[in-house]
Amino acid sequence: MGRAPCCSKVGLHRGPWTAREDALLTSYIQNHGEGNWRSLPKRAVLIMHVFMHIGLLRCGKSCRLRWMNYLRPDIKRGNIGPEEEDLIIRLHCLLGNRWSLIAGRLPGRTDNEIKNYWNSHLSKKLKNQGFVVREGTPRSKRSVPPNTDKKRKNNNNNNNMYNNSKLAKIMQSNDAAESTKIYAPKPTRFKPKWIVMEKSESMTGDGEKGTSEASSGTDDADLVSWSHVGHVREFDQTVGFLDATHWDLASDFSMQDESLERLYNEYSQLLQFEVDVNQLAEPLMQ
DNA sequence: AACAGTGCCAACCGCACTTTC
DNA sequence: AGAAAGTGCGGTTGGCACTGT
Repeated sequence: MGRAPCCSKVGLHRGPWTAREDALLTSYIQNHGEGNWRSLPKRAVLIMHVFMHIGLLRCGKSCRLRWMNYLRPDIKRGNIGPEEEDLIIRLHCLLGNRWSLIAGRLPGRTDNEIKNYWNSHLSKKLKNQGFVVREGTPRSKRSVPPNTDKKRKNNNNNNNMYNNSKLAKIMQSNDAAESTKIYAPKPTRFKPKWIVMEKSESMTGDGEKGTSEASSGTDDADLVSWSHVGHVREFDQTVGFLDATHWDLASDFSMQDESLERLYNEYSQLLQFEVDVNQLAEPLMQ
């Protein structure tokens, strides 16, 4: 299939995200949950335009990335500690550059963060300590496209970046890795609690804040439990954007999905589905 | 103070995989 | 079954901040 055109090709925004865009994306995801990244900007621009006269002119990919790497409320801020560092090294030895898998074993850390930390700190640190860290081949230097199923299917076998016996000692507990097939567990997929929360519960304003207690329900076993309200307040403090006025506006988004859906449909009809997002957003983006 | 070099990290790119129809 | 659409991932880049000269 052909690749979907990205931001630059359809006049969408690129580059650093503004606090306004963050707020839009956060509000939208709080009401709709993750997923449908492609349709998100289009829906968000319509809905937000009605309420706040601003729009989210980002491609779905960009939205997903921003959410996953920055806005997600379970993301742990701050420096990577020694224990985490040690874990990253061990996991990297096992898994290679499979950052998402590594991130899956480090709660609150993103693959991008770990990747950056590895490239900027750990690889140098290990080199300085005498470890031989085999670099991945830069894409531009590959004579053959990195094709094919082998690229990922053989990752477990080929991505062990260490050929140093010293490190092998450290990894002695994982010695079996060579002979034993490693079944890397899939990283726990984040699922915001508000998806399963009742409206009254989610917007009382007294919800528990930032805790990560696991739900006891079978279906919710993998949910990361934290307060939607608490998150918005944290977000408020973080970006300094949602003042009292915006807070009220944000509360508007607590309406049920059906209402939003109806509003979206009505607004789409008004626009006769000929939505020029640039035109919509033009007065809003200065 | 001004400039250059370096490091860090958010964001983008393009490919592969998965899901949907 | 296969094409299209959607999603996830790893590699890479660009810009900002910091440091040194």
